[in-house]
Amino acid sequence: MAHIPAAERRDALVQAALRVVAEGGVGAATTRAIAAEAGMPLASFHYVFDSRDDLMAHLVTFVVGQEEAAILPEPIVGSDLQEVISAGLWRYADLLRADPLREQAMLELTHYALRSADMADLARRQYEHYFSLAASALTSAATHLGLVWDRPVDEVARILVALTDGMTISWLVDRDDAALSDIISFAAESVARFARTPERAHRDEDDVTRTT
Amino acid sequence: MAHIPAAERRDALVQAALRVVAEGGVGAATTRAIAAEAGMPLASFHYVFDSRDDLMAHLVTFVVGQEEAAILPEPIVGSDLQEVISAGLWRYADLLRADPLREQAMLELTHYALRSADMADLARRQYEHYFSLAASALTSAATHLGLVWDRPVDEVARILVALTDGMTISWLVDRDDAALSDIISFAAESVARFARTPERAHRDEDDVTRTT
DNA sequence: TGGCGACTGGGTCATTTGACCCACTTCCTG
DNA sequence: CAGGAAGTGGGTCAAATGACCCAGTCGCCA
Repeated sequence: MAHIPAAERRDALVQAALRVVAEGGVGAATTRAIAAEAGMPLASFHYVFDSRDDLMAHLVTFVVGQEEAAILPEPIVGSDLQEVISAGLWRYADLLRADPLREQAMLELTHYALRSADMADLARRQYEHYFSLAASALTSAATHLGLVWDRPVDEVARILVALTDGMTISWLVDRDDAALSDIISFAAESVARFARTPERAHRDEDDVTRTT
Repeated sequence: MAHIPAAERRDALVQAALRVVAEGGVGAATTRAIAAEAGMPLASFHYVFDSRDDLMAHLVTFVVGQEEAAILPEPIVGSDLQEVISAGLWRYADLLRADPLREQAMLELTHYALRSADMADLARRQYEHYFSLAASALTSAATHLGLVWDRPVDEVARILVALTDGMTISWLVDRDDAALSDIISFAAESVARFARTPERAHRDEDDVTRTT
């Protein structure tokens, strides 16, 4: 392990930390375990990071970027908004099923960040990031299909993120693929109801309760 | 601290543990911290519990019961299903806002349980509990209003739980009450759509796409 | 190409932590 | 009311952990 630039070690350590957290949870992410996972001596850790918390803060920042990279390149498929949303959620679901521990680690890191005053802001930014990601996806989907959103797109985005978190936890707990499918169907159908064609916008606003 | 029956100490320690987890997260729940919170010597801890994990397992079981006690006595209010669901979710939301750290602790405990092979089953049971809780609430609400569920009530219950988890995380991160309100409205409206009056069941199934 | 600063890695150190021991006290039962 | 079981609490121990040191090595730039 001869003379690797500090910047590279930073990255290597952060990625090793993510693997360790995924494998054994935040509690298992000791400085030694992380350094060992990265295959470098403990001293390199403290040469590059001030402390364990310093590394954890960088880790949270890192995973946000990862999430973005994995979700964003989302080609719009399907001619129906419900289909488009469903496809997007399935893309995430596949990611979740391919590497459950990684997504679990993500959630745990959010909780971890919320605990310390410094990092709480980091968690907030993490979710603002998710919201804006969802918002831009929803906007482009609607635009693509010539639709407009009934409610502010930020509001819809937030709901979509909440649905995603909920289905993630649910699936992590019991790994029930059928239930996952149900939730995705529900989410796609329910969220799609918030979009209309501009011409007849707000016409049949609430047709279920219409009694005339 | 003179001669208290072991059973009482068990309860006291479990409750102290919950306070410690709520305050500082699972990582802060050391045997010493818990014993100190309960105001008893460390030895009492090991007299009553085999190990820290033993206590944690009991803690998870305990919080499930707590959740049930807090949510179940839910009088049905409102003449509209959407209203009833909304009221139920607001009851939970008020609980969340009254003691955010407690709900955060709950989520963290779920993640913690999922990490160990023994406790993973405990987490599963915890969620099955939530599901059946939601299912019975949904069933009695529908019965009360003379409605029937379009989809299996277990499926709807699961979706409701996922929505609850999602909105919990979302609110814990940014404490945005307006957003919480939005999500509850969405959830109530969307979930209520799954119920119909038995007579005209399935009639206006998908009126949004109806073009005639 | 020589030197200096960046980087390495084997160790150390004080704390914290889970586990547990054992002599002592208290309460209940027979 | 005597005796033993149940309960108490001060103390100990080994292991793990975060932090860090420093002598030595490496590579880049003047």
